[in-house]
Amino acid sequence: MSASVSLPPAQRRSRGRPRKTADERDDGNRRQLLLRAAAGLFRQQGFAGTSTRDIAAAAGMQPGSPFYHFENKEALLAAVMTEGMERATRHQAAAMQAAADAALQAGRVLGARDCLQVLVRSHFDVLLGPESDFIPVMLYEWRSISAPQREAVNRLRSGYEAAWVPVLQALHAQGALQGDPSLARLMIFGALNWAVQWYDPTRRATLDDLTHAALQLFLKEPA
Amino acid sequence: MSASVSLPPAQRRSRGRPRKTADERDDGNRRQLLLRAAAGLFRQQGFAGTSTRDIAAAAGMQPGSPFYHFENKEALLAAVMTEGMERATRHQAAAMQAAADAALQAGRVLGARDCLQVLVRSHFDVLLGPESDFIPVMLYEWRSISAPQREAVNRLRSGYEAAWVPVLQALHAQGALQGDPSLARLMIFGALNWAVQWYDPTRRATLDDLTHAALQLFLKEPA
DNA sequence: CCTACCGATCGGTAGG
DNA sequence: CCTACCGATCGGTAGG
Repeated sequence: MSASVSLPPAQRRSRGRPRKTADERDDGNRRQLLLRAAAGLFRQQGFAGTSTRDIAAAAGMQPGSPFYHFENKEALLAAVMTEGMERATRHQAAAMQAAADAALQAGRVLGARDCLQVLVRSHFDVLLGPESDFIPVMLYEWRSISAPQREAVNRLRSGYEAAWVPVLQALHAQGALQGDPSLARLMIFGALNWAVQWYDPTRRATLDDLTHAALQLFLKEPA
Repeated sequence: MSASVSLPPAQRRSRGRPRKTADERDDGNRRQLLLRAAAGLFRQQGFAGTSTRDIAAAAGMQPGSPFYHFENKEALLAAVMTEGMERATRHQAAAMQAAADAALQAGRVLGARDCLQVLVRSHFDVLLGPESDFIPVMLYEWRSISAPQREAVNRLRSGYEAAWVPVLQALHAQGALQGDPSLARLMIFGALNWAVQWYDPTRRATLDDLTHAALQLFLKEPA
């Protein structure tokens, strides 16, 4: 089972390529462990309020070890944010695909209202569901990363939001959404993202309840 | 003009009462200067990301001087928050009073829609207008104060939000607002508060534009 | 990835 | 309110 014997030359040569920078490396699952620990602590205490020693300890490492995986503290924050956005985008795409498939099976088409419901519900999932520290950190700590890193995160964010634009425009066209759709989008995201501040999963409201309430609030009655 | 000669005994005796604690004192306007400087820096850089030296420098003082006015850094943050909430509550009450007076002058009554418009516009004022650092700091740094201080701020916040409750209930009763009014209130505050993250006063949208867009988004057509 | 460490910065205080 | 200062903590690194 020795790879060094059975690998073809092309792959063998790739072992000699320049080493990845510290924040791209992935030795086992230690990097993921650090990311999860950082996400949780950054969410609880904020970026400036969390020391790299806190993060190391939460990941079961020694104080200097995070810097083996990440160039500096800021790169760790940026990695939490990009990881969060990538998860959110994948989750959203999967949810839309699943809804479209289910509609097809049932011989229906997916209306704009259905699309918005799927988008809102999927958004609540990544915002308030299990493993949901990454997106809140991105939402509330973006001022702590440098401009170039912020731009990279913003590109991911634009991709995520792009799925909403045609849905809101369609709803506007059919009279279910009043006013400029792009102002409406900003306010809708605000209403949803704010739930991070008050939602208590131990209370009676479920994510489906929140989704229903949001659609009731934003959309006009069908004509 | 010597007060020590003309003051009656009762007031003279009051000079001997226990000294106010440091964070209640008000020597000239230095305390206000510190509060403003702290609000601006806390908003820009966050609580943990701002040093008391930064604040002192912004107020034109030496590094140790803030501690003459405030017991510690946390008390300074709490003072920014309570100051912000008191201003916001006063501003809101004045706006409602002015609208009611104007309606009376014109021989009309103030409907629930009018009330909501006044509340939303007043909220945008304290959130996005001039001197608007205090409320964003309260919204986004509340996790940085201790539980007892947080409770004091929350009492002020409840008072502020209390004005919204009957208005939203009335709108719900007349069919202009769908769904549970208290969930709607949380989402509406989210939509408005989120504007802190994206509103650019140099762009074309005015606070009146935002107010109009918000009412369009939340309210159903009049029956 | 750990050990041992450095320089810088921070909140806060004594004493005037 | 300033001067001078302390102990603690922090981000980060060398060397293995």
